[in-house]
Amino acid sequence: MSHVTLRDIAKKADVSATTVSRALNNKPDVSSKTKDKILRIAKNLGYTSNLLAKSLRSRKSKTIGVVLTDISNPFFAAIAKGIESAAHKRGYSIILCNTDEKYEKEEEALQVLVEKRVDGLLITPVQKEYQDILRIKERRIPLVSIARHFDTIETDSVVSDDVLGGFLATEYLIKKGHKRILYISGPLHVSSASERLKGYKRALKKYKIPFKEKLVRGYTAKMGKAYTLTRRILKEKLDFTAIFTFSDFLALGVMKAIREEKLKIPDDVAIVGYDDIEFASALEIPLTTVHMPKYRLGTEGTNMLIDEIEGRSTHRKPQKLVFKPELIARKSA
Amino acid sequence: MSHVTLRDIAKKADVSATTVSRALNNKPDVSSKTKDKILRIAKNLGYTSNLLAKSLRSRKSKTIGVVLTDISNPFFAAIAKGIESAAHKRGYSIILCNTDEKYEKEEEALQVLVEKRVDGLLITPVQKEYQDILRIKERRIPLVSIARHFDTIETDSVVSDDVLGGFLATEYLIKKGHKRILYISGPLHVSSASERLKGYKRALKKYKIPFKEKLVRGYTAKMGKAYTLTRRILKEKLDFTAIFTFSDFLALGVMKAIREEKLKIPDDVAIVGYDDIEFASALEIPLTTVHMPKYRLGTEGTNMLIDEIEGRSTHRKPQKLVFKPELIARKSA
DNA sequence: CTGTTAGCGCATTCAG
DNA sequence: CTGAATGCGCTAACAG
Repeated sequence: MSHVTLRDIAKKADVSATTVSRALNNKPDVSSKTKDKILRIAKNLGYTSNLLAKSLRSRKSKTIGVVLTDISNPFFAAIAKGIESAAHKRGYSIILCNTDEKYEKEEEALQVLVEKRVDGLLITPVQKEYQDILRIKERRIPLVSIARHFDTIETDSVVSDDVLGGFLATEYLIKKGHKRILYISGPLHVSSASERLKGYKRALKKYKIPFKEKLVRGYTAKMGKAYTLTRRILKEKLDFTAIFTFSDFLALGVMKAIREEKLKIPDDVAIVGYDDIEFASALEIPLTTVHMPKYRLGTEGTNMLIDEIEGRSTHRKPQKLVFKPELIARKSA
Repeated sequence: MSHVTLRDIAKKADVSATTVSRALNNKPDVSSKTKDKILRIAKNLGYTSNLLAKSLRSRKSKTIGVVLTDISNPFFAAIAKGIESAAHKRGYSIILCNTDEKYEKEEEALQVLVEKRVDGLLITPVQKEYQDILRIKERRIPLVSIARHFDTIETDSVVSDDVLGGFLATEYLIKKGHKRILYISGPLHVSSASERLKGYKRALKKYKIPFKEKLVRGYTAKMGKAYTLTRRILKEKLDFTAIFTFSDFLALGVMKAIREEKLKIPDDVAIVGYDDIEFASALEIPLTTVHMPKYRLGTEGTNMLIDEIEGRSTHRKPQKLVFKPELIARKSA
């Protein structure tokens, strides 16, 4: 017999399964004598409650689904850590899924998570489409969008003000005397990327620098792609003196390409990243960047979600939490 | 009514729940006519199968528990990505837990995972104690240890040859002319750390360099601690010309401290890391390191585990997979 | 080809 | 204070 059940204990203790259940769950209406007896026997038998059965019965799985685009990216890894920690503190486990920035994978992940009856969902949506999200909403499964948000549909969300962040980064470079600033963007269907671009444009406008289409490139989230792209751009002799990258992760690839061309940072090319990942400060040339409270994005998102799940929040409207980003000036610009 | 059940479909289709179950699971013995009808109704109603019920019935949760020490560490993040990918391919979800290198957390995580009836476990054990692992073995729950292994108890494992890796790193430095090599170690109860130390000693011995106790320091897995430790060591005027670090992650902290003292890498101090994390090659001074097939550690470990779960492997003895590490020579040494 | 019965392990009625 | 009955949603065994 692999797993001990309430019945097994009940038999040994010569009581009903109901009583065992009560004793094990610290419910009232059990004499301390029988309770002690039951607890002792449960321990001897090595009883472990079956949460599948419990969940089926209670309609609560104490599990939340976490859908991220890439855990090996330190930005998401930090968020994941915050999520795990907050979830654990409140007694929840997390099922983690990677989407690789692909909508079909997101769709599939959500499907399985619903089948596994997670109590709620935390997601950095791919945003190429969002019907899968709508389906979740229809089912009234609590969902919190992290680090990204939708314009067209309403969901709870925990984000940072990316327009402001893009503005701060660009303004910083402008104040350092740069006028031709290259923006290596993330994919534009991702809200954080498009909003940082908006902030970039806004800063240019404020300082009366004309916006140039050709100074926006990339549309990727991958470090390797940022590297090859930068190499190509450097060959093109594109005219710029500074680069603002969508993320520190991309900045790493960009810096590598620049170094290979023997250009000096920040003298030949100034660089401002985004996210303030742990390594940003450990680099040979510490990276000037926009700080994102990654860990807190994770913890706050999780708490918002669990409040929703447990009905503490009876908000009719979607909850929104928006952090204010800050520029961290270091050596790269 | 929140969730549609087999019964709901059965009523609408005017058949029994069993027939619906058969139709939905592509079992034989259903006329294609009723099957079509059932499928159509299921779709209309937006049916989503309840995996909790299915799991309770089948005693298979199609979920594996993953216990890592720190997902925000890029080494583990890469492993996690490999695990998620392989698990997904074979139809499993992963519940992720962080232990923060604390035994109590590991114990707690395993407890919950057993309660949630995961089909198997993937773990980078803390190794301060291992009674919790023994308990899992007693219950005959498949378990694969990743990147670390036990000497005293038998478990399936997927690791890299850390003695060899430590040897290669040290030998490389010796061949570069270094004789006073500092080893910034991980916690010694962790097999990878103690084995790399063993490799370090073995290399010294081979080249007839006396081992000096005071040249082994650290015993930490945290970048911040490696940084402060290195600062202290530099003040001590300890006599060394090269550093071998337990991980690239630690090396980042070490390099930061060295840079602050205006020492040149590799001229003043040569550095060899371990793991070959993605950033190692993107650094200003690309890091010489020992390559670990992190992603594959994750995928192979997962496949080994699932083979075990599904009874494909009928091995009586624990399975062991050992990768051969390779030294990647770059600029830091 | 289809339906009935039964039970996975648990906790909530409702009676005593 | 305790127990019997019931059902969460699903499927395997058995009967027709």
